[in-house]
Amino acid sequence: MSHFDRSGPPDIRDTFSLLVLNITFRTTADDLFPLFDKYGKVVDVFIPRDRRTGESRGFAFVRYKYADEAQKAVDKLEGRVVDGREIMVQFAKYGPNAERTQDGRIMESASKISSNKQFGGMDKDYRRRSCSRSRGRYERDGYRGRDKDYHRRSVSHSPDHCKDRGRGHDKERHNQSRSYGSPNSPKSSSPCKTHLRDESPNGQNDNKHSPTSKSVSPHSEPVDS
DNA sequence: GTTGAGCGTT
Repeated sequence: MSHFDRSGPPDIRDTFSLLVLNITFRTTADDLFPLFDKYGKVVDVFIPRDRRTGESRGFAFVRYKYADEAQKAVDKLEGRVVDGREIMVQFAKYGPNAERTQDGRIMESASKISSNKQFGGMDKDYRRRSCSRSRGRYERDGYRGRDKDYHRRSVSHSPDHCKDRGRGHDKERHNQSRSYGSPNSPKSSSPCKTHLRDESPNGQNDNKHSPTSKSVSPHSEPVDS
């Protein structure tokens, strides 16, 4: 019972999923399992990975068997430093089976234990930086080719206090060094002289397919014979 | 080799 990502959901009948956020990109399920298992019976630990690169996205799902243990783990592991990063443990709201009843409660998790008073005036005043500038590589690596319209998250909401945070100074594209191709031309003496191959020697491309060609119709002009 | 808001697979 070490590899969770190998088998799918074991049983989500009476299990509670905890969402672990702010974990390092190197943290794996095996690293979180012994950590969460110490506070309760962990049924399964799953970390959504990227389809393309296969790396963790930075958050994990810990499935507990009992809610009380899950709640305890949330209170204990919440704010715990893992791998040098403070993780955030909270009950998963959305999910594959996350059915929100009209009461506004999640029918899957946190619904049974929503009576806990710890969530009332919790001192978890995490601001989350409020700087959701970009999803990271999601918009610069490969997902940009997707047709899905990203909500953009209203970037123009208040990008004032979160504009110059990192990145240093962009300066300008110094050292662009746009030399002509490569500094060392292996074999091509002329940098541009590789085409000149197609084009029908007939002169015209293919006038036989051009319906507009009136000078090629074999029977278009009923000239006398 | 990177990034850092959020919500998941057989």
